Amino acid sequence: MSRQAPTLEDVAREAGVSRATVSRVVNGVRNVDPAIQDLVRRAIERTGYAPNQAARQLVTRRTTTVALVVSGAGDASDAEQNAFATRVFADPFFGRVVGGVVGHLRPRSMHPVLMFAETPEARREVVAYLRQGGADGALVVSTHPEDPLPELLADARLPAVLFARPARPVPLSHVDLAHRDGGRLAADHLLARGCRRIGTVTGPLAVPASRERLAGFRETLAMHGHTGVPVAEGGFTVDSGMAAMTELLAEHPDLDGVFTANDLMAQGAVQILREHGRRVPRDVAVIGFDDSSVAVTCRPRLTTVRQPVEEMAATMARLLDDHIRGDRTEPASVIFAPELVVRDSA
Amino acid sequence: MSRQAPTLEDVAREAGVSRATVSRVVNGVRNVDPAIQDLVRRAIERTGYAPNQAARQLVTRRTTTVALVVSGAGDASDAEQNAFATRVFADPFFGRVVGGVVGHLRPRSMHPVLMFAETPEARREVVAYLRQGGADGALVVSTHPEDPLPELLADARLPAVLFARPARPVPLSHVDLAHRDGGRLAADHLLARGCRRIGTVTGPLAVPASRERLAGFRETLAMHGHTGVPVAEGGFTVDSGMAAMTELLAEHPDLDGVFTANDLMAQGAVQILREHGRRVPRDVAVIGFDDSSVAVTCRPRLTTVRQPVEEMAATMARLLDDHIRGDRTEPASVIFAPELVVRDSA
DNA sequence: GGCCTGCGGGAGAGCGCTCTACCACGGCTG
DNA sequence: CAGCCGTGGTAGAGCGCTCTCCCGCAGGCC
Repeated sequence: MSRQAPTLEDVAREAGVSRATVSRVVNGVRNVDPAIQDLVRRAIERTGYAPNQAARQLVTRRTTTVALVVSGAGDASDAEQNAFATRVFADPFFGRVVGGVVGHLRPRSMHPVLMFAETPEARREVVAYLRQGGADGALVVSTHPEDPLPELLADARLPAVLFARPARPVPLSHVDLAHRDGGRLAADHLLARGCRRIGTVTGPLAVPASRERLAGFRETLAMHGHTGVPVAEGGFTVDSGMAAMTELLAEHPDLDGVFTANDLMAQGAVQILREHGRRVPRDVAVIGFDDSSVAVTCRPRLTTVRQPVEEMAATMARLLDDHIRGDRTEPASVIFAPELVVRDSA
Repeated sequence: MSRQAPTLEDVAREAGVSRATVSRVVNGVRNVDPAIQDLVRRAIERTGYAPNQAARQLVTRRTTTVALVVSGAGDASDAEQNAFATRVFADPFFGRVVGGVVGHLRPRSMHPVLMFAETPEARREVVAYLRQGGADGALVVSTHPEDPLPELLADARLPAVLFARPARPVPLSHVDLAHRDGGRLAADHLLARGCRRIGTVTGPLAVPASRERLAGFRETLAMHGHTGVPVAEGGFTVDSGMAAMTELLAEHPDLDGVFTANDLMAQGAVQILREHGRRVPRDVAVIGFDDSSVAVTCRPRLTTVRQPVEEMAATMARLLDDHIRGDRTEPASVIFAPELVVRDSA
């Protein structure tokens, strides 16, 4: 920066008032004579004044940012860490999270700082960053159920909110979906369509959400006399969906309905089914989960169980806000309802 | 925060030295007696000291963050702005940008704060944020050639680096790809494969990159006697790729090779070709652009022109670093070479 | 022995803001 | 008319750090 930036002091001198008065009109606090307000505003205009965030933060002990951290449980090298970021955002799910978070933050002039915590080192850094006051709190999206970050955050008594209930209980607020209901919705739809030989591709079974979706799905099928449902475990990626579908098809070639635990795997499953000469949905009905962007761009467009990710993310941001401001001291848990979206694949 | 966080002062008292000495060992500056260093480090350990970023920023006039802004040229409402974020990240391209940027920033303990500038209001906010010292500079990825943000940034003399050359020249550094060479690569490959009736789906022709890819493509075909190449304009999305391919196919049903200006559109094109009974690559060869994650997950896997997005993004971050530190004062322009990646679609 | 040099450490002045006193003043009440 | 507010402004003390001076001291040189 060449010319020194103007300070409150400069504006005050220019307007012929005190520093405190300028501060008041900038922050819109207490009564200030409208005429003087105008005077000050004009002086700000003339000087091109921009309040110094660091100085403000120093005294208010509040930043204008929250950390948005995507964390795993790994022990990856730096190179892998780098790939982690790329991989994470290859799933449209995270884009929706970002959208929802920004939707809440922007109107409040707050901003997310993006952090990835796939290594122990990176996790320490996240905690350090928050402790140093780099951000007021953390929004955490774990990609792994054994992620140690939530506990670290809780131990350090840092404001944090999680996306999805952690595998081990942690005294932090979180938002989540009624996954079990989602599984039920999928089963109901497949049954209503007349499917009789139904299988499922689950997410990683270490993830609570995967288990719940499966449980709800099985439960409903069982109520209609379907037991021993074929199951293959996937990893929430297109590739893993293909592998799981291949496996399923090998053992149960007569399948006429499949529920996959997310849309990416549904996409993979459809591809495999096609390669094996099955028409979707005519021969085999496929139902996904999430209602992500791929659900509408792939062919056939996916029938899927919608997860209102944007709203969930926005709620996460709101909860964090509450914690930061001290409006909420006890951990809260907000559960959203899934919704069936019928398109072409089932 | 319940207990007051320990300050430099506290550590100094605990270690029996002065504030300055503690500051020196924390920042690893100047010579400090190893014995005293140890003393101080132990005191830090005991007190659980974490340096206050705001205070440091106030005096050093440097933050540990840069803004990573995705900007458009629109005049969208807030709701649309929200969707903008979601939409942007639906393209795997941005995930790669984030990955590359973080790859450079993380080892330097810096972090990107994510900003979206799709409205005039949002653009003003980005500029204000930087002027207030919220971040040291900006990495800008425009989704639109007429994006006014770069000029705003340049006018305010804020450090900024762009991804891709702007439509109108702006005195800012940028990274870019030799798009024309990319177009040539695609044409060469299609010709070598024996394609004779070749068409192309371009990106938005207002975007310089789209025009250059087209130019390189046409140029090479012309050199081999192919003129009057069928062209349909797309918008870099799957849907637009479908629409463009439909159009192309209607007028030129005998096409045996297609170059699409990104992988998303290639995916759409393949879908349409299939629906019209064409086998890919047997009947029609399709070649994409970017080498994004969809290139390997869709079927057939895409032959594509690789854009080293991660490296480009990392370089962008490095350039910004240079500008911020004052190591570089003149705008630089770093151009990367595209590379052909042959898979199954052509 | 006097002087210079270099090293290691301390003192203290800010950085630019917020916010809690505190004060001046005019109009009302008793 | 003394006293009491409410209103609208000022003064100034920090917030926690960095960094420039400055000083004491040991060692080398003449």
